[in-house]
Amino acid sequence: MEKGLFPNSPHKSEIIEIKPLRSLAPLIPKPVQLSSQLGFSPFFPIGETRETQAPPVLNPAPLRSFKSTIVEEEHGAGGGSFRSPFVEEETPRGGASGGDTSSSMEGLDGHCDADDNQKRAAPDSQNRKSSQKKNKKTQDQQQADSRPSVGAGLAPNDEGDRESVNFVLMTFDSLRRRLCQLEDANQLDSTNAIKRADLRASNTLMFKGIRTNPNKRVGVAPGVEIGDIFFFRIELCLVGLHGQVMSGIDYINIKGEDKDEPLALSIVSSGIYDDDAEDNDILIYSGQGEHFNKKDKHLVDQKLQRGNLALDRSSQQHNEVRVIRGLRDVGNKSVKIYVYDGLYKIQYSWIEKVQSGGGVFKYKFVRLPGQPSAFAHWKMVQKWKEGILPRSGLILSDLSAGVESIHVPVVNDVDNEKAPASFTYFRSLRHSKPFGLIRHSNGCNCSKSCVPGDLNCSCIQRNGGDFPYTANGILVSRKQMVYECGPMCQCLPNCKNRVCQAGLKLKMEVFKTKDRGWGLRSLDPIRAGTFICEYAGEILDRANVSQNGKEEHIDEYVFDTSRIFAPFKWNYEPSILEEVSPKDTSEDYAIPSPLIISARNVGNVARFMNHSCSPNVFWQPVLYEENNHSFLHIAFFALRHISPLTELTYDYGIFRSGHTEGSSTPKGRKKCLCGSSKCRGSFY
DNA sequence: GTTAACTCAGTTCG
DNA sequence: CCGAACTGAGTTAA
Repeated sequence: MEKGLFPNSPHKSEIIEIKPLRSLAPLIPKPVQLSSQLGFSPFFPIGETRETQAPPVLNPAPLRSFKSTIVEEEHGAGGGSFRSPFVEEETPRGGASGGDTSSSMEGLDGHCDADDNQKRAAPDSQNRKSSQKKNKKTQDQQQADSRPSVGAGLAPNDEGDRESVNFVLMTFDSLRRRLCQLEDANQLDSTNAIKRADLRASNTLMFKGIRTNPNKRVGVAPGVEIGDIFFFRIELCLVGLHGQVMSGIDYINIKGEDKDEPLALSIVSSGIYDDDAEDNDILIYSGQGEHFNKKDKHLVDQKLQRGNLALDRSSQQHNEVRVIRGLRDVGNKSVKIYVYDGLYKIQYSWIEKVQSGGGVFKYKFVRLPGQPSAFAHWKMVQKWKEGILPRSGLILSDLSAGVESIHVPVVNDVDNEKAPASFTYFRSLRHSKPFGLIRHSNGCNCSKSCVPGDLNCSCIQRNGGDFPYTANGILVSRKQMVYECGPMCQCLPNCKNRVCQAGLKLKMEVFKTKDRGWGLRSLDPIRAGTFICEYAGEILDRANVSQNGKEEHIDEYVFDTSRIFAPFKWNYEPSILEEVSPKDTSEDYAIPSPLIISARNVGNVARFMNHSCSPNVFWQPVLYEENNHSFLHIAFFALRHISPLTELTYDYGIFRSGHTEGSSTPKGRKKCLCGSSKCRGSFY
């Protein structure tokens, strides 16, 4: 919509009609056939077979665990062409880029040794052991553990693509957030207590086969893009980027002349071993096994085994190794983030003697040229934040002029435009007249801060008993309406149920895009479900709007809840883990009466967010009370993890109007430049 | 069966 | 109120 353009900009006349807007593609593909996959009951008694409902799997899918992927390779016709026709049938990828998978295992993979893999694959004993382990395990997990590896039939995507990766990550995090929500509320009894929601969620997903790139492979993991960020090690496993839950080195065994040799596939550098390097394209990585012998008080020598051996072989073979950089953001050091930095090769290795006697393996990784920068970008942004490096193209240090608690810079690296058209910065909604539902409620009576699980809190009651946010302020699920505590509540302003009222928390900047006017992006990494901002502005009266119908077309800064928005799923499919799923999982918003906001004259950063048919931000209605009225707000949340400097976009939806169908070109329609494969071509 | 592995979340301590 | 240091629960693979 080019919201940031000057109203009189010549670009504004760029109204090009393309195709009918009816061809709305759902945002979330169907990379796995959930409905059919979940057709069987997940709650079978242990030991009972359930082949009756399972498809005739010739090439059994891994049920859980990363080791099972090796089993697949064993069946995979020598590794080179892991492409069972069955799997192909069972896992349509929504007609997306699917394409040819023949290059999935290039080069060295072809030498993969089936026998060796078989030796290491002992799923049954493993499972038995696991299920004996502890009674703390949930029913679901026990079933997963005891489940035989053949014939259960959830085929994962053997070859990932972008949609599958997004789907897997979205499903994972949605389930994880839900488990966190339950944990916060202590709604599970002690035997079912969730200590590690991330592991618990991933267990379920592995069990259901909701993952991509399950085969270990050299080189790229299809669908994972350089610069992608992750917040849990287990996420790397789910998308096939790095198959080790804890270990930093992932490898496979390759059949050699005499014996099998390991070969490194991917590494995670967490920086704790002091693997720093001046050049961002170089990484000095330390081998594993460094530890301090407390008895003798010296560092123990590392051994040339396991990951170290694999890295050693890779330094001779010079094969591609995926590198994931673990780092802590300068702004929020408590959060660890993993950045996929693309492919590297090991140039050489050596042994370094530490002063107290320990020998440490060192490997020099060099980044392959021609890849988009990821880690280097990070370093740059961090330096901007710390003030070490001046921000180029800065034209205004704070767009909000002090209204927000953090500065909102305006930058232009593209052309000479000095600033967006002037407007009044306002943090929230301005009402032209009293608006909203009158309630004679005084809000909740909680003393300090509302506590998840406290069903006496009237605000929690209105949310259906669930606290809408996790302890760190992340939205758990999309829902009809989020009810926040407000000024009328007795709880303190720092109550965890007041996420959308505190203004901006992320370091954002308004920037000039190449071809879409001004846009909005963040310097901070954003995890899925993070509150970004609300849509601030002046509330318009619907009657007024229809009177001045022409006005509405001209006003690019209108947010209208009565538009038609492409439905999409953000919450996980409840049947994935029925026992923890809330009753109402509807993502259809329940908006009492249409809300129309104009940010033309008055607004906040939200007015600069551009449209995309494949957005990374969505909106959610939020209600809270002020001055004895309930006021509806439009809050934006991150749809997925968003890397720094990525433009923030949401789906503008379609203007609801009788005369817009057919061949006539409605006024105000614009050519969409979102660049998504799902692009609808145009928007209002 | 045991243990290593560049985890994660929560608590304590300076 | 931080960051560091520590602890416990947790997983897979070897």
